[in-house]
Amino acid sequence: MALRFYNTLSQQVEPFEPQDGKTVRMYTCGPTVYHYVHIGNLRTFTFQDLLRRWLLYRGFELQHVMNITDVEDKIIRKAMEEGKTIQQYTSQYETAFLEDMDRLRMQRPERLVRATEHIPEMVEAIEKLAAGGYTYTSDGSVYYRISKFPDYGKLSHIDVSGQRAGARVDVDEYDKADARDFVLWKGRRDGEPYWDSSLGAGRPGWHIECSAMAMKYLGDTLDIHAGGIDLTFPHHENEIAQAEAVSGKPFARYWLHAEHLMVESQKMAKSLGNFYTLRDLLEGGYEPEVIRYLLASVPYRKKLNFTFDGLRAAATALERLRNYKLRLETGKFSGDANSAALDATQKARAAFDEALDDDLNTAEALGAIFEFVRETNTAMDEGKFGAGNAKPAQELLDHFDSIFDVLRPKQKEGAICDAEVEALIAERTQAKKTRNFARSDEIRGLLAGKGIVLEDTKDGVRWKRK
RNA sequence: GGCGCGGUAGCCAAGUGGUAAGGCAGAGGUCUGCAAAACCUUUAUUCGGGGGUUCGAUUCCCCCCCGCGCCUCCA
Repeated sequence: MALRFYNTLSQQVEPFEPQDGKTVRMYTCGPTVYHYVHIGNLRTFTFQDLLRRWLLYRGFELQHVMNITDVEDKIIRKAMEEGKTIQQYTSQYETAFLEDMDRLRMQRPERLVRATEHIPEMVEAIEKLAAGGYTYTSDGSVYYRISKFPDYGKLSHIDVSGQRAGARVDVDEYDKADARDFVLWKGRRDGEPYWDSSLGAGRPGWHIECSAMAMKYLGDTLDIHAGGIDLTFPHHENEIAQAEAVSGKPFARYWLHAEHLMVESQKMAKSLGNFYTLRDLLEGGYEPEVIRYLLASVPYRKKLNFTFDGLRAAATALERLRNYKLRLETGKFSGDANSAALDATQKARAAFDEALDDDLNTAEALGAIFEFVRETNTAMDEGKFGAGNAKPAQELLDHFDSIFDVLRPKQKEGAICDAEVEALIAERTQAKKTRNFARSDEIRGLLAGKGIVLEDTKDGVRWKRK
């Protein structure tokens, strides 16, 4: 079956095809840069990265835009507390975010766009909404009048008619005519950053940035809009209300939402002391690739229960795959391709692709890979894996890694170089020939101290960095 | 209360109207100077509970129990 995704809009799995059949226009909600992103954020971004890669593998061209929210209540408050401008305050976290992306091997979207660099676009969108009668002004702020947009609620499947005006406390501290309404433009307040505009001095509301930037770079109708599940309402619902009121066209064809990550079965929260950033985990000695593997291994629509046991299990599982890769690269295989091993490889490849086509079922895709690894390992043990089997196997592994991107660990700084390792291995081999096991073990220990693991195999010594 | 997601072996987790992938952990074994790596066997007569439909349900329907999320700015 062809590529398909679960669409929040229809609440069904639907075949996917970009509107022009060729280029996927995708917008994903990026971070609000008021702190380091946490592993829950990274789970969502990992999903977006897998999505990117799979779309590219499937032959589509990709125009992927990710926003960076760099003006927002919390940012303003924090920046003011620290006596910084919001740019000074956010730039450190934006840089940190990009570093985190790199460490987790996330590809950069075609465009990363900052909210503060698109104020005119947002003002223009709000003006259009105003012209259409979708807005009202109260106390210097501009609001979206939800009652003007009959489709409101179609994404989150929430019936807003039951929510009465004024039923809830106005946490925004701005006056609204209806509790359901949301702010498009916040009037200037003392001490806060603001922009002068035809709407008056002020700053944009959160939701308008995504609608305005998405439409600017991707057109009125996106193919895919993705983000965390908690953004479904109200953020994405509001984006739809804004964009569709402006353009009169559907805003996005497919809405994909990643489920949350839990920590030890609990919601991650600073108050629970289970709030982790990537930095926290790296300081704990966990490899970024292991973290990526763990985040990628649970299908995106399922809650991911993050535990340190799980992280250790991921490390072991990943090591198994890397051992296999090493065996494939260093093993001496001879003879023609064994047909059973070839079948196993082809079968795994088909199963892997089919699993990812099926709404990015990464768990099933991994299952196919591990099965392939076991079957071909057995074949190697039994001498039923010929030289002709190595290439297809290698290609499958490369294919896997072009999506998961976890097999090649980053070389550590100051590590012993290959030549030195090889020289010591040669000496050890000599020592073994003369049955000088004391020296042989000494060299093994020496290398182990430098993070090098030796394995004696029938084809010679195999070594790896750990 | 409304909307949504989920409850599958010790843990993580896939899955289908026809009788349970895969990973981790555990136990035993093969191999081995040692150490690894790898492989084999073993670990769910059963898929939260109870009804129903069916020749047959973990998979469809109904009810119940439990966990979690959203319901105004949290990925």
